Amino acid sequence: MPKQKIPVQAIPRLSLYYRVLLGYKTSEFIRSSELARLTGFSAAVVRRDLAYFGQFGIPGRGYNIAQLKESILKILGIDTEWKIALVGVGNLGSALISYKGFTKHGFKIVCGFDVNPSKLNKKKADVPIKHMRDLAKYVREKAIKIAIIAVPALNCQEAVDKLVKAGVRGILNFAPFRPKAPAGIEVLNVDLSIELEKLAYFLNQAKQK
Amino acid sequence: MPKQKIPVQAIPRLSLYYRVLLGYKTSEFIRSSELARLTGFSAAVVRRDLAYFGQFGIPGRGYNIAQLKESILKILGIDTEWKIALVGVGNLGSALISYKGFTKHGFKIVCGFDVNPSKLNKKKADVPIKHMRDLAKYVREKAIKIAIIAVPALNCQEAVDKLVKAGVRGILNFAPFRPKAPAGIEVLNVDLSIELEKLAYFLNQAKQK
DNA sequence: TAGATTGTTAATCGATTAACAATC
DNA sequence: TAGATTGTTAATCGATTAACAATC
Repeated sequence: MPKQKIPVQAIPRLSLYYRVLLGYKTSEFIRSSELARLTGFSAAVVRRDLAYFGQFGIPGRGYNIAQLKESILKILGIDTEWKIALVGVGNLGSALISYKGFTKHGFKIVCGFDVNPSKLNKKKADVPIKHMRDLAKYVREKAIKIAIIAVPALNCQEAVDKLVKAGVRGILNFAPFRPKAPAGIEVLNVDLSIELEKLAYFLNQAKQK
Repeated sequence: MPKQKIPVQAIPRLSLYYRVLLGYKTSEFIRSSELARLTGFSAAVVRRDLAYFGQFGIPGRGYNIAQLKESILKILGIDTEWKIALVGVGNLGSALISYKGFTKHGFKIVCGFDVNPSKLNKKKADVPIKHMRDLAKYVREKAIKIAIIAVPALNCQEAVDKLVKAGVRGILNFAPFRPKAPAGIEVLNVDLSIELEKLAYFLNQAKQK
């Protein structure tokens, strides 16, 4: 198997194909051109992306919807539920705990961590909130591999260090700070100020024309 | 001026350079290698990015920090305050209203919009909440150009349509849906489930080795 | 001037696109 | 079989990297 290298951009596209497929209950097959139309990518990209992972299609027909759904589910690794630890139960953290969208995609925030005494030992949307000092034990015991960080920039690196030490391998970071992490740990940064600055740049350019 | 094309990836990098520069009060000059070290990019990328916009550096010395800060500020268009309309004042929307980080970067949510009667005509963190039917008038009057969408997927396209009609040109969309928008309107999607699915894929791959 | 670092050019790398042979 | 669409190859496009002449 000469397994070629898969461009990282293909992965979120797979997620979007999957989302489209979820909307199909009835019809048997879907063509790459249809998936392309509904996601905004080109049909060639769709076929290329799927071909990285196997031969899912039937020439002349398209892709069996149920089968493709199942395949993408497995490729993305969302065929089982992922337990998530949330670090930082402030405004954003609280909103994320209550967010229903995660559950639908097989992700479950099982515990929040904070240091603010007013938040501790309560439950938010049925999720327990514990002190940061209990993080290592809890995360290790429950074998949690994914975490979300929603703390201020200053506390971000510390949170990453603790999580990694406790066995977390993937981190979704909302703090406006780029933490360092050892090789083999995936950190995805969602940086709201930077997104807004992209918009500002774009509008600024448009204005100058 | 043969103004070459600027890769979009350069823009968020500029934001990060700017963030690093904010940390410098004292020293006069900073080298590309230093900016590179602190942001994790290569020195060549740093120089390339800056060179797209002008000759900011002095060979043998580096970049004047105060000057470079000022220049990036203008390039990104964050030298003035941007007013932002927020559509959807649920959990996430409320968290965004209270988020201090935006103000620090020159962005200000000036009004929230919702249809839920229990939220209307109140203030959250000093921001008024109005009914969606008042959006067009308000946005047009205040000449708001940027909006944040934090509504369910089903209401996303409608929100985009209304915003664009009212004169909004840049949209940060948190709904798990890719809305269509006319050319010339910039829509940035922050899709939390997709980010988590990227992590799931990554961990799934790592496991298989 | 000697030393250092920028700005830019050419080479490399990687992803997307276009085209079409293979296949149902 | 004829028609349709996949999977894959080659060509194109775009961004990054490496190297170095220009310049303070």
